[in-house]
Amino acid sequence: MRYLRTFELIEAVVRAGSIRKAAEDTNLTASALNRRIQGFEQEFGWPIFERLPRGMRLNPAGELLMHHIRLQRTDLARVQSQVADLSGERRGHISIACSQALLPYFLPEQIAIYRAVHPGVTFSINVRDRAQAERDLASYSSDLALVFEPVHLVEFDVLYALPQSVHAVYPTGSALDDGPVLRLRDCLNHRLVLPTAAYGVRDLLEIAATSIGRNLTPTVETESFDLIRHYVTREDAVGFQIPIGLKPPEEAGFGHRPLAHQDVRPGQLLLGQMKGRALPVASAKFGQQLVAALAGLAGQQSA
Amino acid sequence: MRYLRTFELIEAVVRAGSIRKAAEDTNLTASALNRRIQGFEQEFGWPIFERLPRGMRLNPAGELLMHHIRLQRTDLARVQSQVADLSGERRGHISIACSQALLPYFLPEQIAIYRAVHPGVTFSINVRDRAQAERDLASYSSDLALVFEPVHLVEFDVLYALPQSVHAVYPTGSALDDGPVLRLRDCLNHRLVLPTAAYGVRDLLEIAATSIGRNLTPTVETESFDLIRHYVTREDAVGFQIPIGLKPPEEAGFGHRPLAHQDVRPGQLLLGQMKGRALPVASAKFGQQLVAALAGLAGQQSA
DNA sequence: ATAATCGATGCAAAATTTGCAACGCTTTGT
DNA sequence: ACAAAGCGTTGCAAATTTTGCATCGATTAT
Repeated sequence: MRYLRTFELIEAVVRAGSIRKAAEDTNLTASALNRRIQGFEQEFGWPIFERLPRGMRLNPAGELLMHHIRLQRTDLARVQSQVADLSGERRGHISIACSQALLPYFLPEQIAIYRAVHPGVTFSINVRDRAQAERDLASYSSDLALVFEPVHLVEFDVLYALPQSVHAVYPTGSALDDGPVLRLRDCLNHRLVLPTAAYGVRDLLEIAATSIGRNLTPTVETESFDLIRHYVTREDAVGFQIPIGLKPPEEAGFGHRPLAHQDVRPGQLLLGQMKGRALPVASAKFGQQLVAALAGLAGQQSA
Repeated sequence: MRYLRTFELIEAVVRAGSIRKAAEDTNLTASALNRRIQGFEQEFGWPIFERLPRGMRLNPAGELLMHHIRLQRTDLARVQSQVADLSGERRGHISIACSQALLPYFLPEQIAIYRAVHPGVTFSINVRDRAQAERDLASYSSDLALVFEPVHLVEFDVLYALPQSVHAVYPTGSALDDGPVLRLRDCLNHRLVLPTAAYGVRDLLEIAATSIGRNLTPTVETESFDLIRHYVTREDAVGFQIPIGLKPPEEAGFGHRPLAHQDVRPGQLLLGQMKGRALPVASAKFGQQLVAALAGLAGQQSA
């Protein structure tokens, strides 16, 4: 888009941090780029960059403008996607920010289902912790977010909320598999493999532990839910996950069951989008599919 | 804004209906304008105009694009207004779509109050019936709408709702001034001066009349609330208004009082904006002021 | 039939954008 | 203390893009 060139150049300067570096990235001369920035600032009415000895940084006005630029870009993409839709060609690109738990089973299946009907659509799957996922939405770099226990929820439009109990994960045949329900205090007598504080599961566990006067002292702390799953079978430890990322115990190769709700309150897996934003056709339809799929899971859980 | 030129030209063609007429309006040659349109369509990926023998008309893709253009324009204005705000200069322009009843007292007072603090801000007051006011919001040609009993309420974000009883308006000393409450059936025995069907007051009266098995047969039907007020004193007729557009009877030069609520249900005067839209700073602040003022009126009514 | 109006196009003139070289300034490294 | 390197900025000529003019082909109105 030729008329968006100035915006592209501004973004390049923001990314590069200086006109000269941005000039290389954009195959322009520093002087030409400089004059476009100056020209824009004059038209806009205010400077949008601070001139520092080491380069350029956005000033507050520039930050506001960047929001506008991002909105304008994604809204144009939305229009083009809608136009493509009414021309009969369902094309487009869907970007999702999601928690790790969705990666092994849920999202691959959903994407396959969608692409079977609309092969022209491509996907970006960005693995983000819950705070990052919300930032992704706000900066328009993801269309949808599927996260467990989001933090802020400002500028977050909830499309669907699925309750998820925290499950303990342990080796097959562990003593934790016995008894009518699994209590948190029993888990705490084992070696603990926990996700870091950025994750909702850890949050729920910390709250639960504090309320029974215990501390969480993990043997292994990791950002990888995959590592948690695999480690527990090596050293007879106990890890924690949400069930959407787990096969049934009989297929999984290790045991898992929900923690008693009176000990650890179930969290919510939320599907959401940027508040007030009109999504491109493809993303909106995929969002609807996800809502239906999550509602299906909710039905299974209660049954 | 230089980079918005293409959009301006597209809008000019839409308005003029042909490239040649639009070329005159924009001080360009038909050929230059033609090529800019063609160039844009090529970049955009699809034609946005239908070429008719008599000129150009937007096709569906073009309609979608026009929405984007309008959004983009008003969002840029919002950013500039916010930037002006953080530079200390409170400037800007506020456009309001409103019912006639707000014109005589309420809006002039509110505007005067606002401009006493922010003299740099200018206003557009567009008198619209309730359907038109909502269209104004949707097309971004008004920032705020203040309307009695809006029709659709899709894409309408309610900022405040003030209940307003329908008042009957009659000459001083009329028999309607007697009795503890004013019943609709008493009014219907007089000559009626009614607003047209486009207005909420008429709507409420029609519903009320039907439910007591009567018909409304107006002597005078008009779009002007001003005419209603003045006519009733000439021919001992009865008109209907909402109180926000009326002075107290002792100052007004004619009588008025609310109709009994069991006869005519009170309507709502709604202050609203386009759903999901971020308003320019000036409009947002004025909106807040209106909310406070309306809340003050609500306090008086209940007192 | 004829005139009028529409959008489209080839080509040269006008306007804008770009690249090159150089300047003044601050920070960094020796 | 000094040189080197990095930064944004500016004058001027070359390159690119945009515009105006004349004209074509097609359709509608008189």
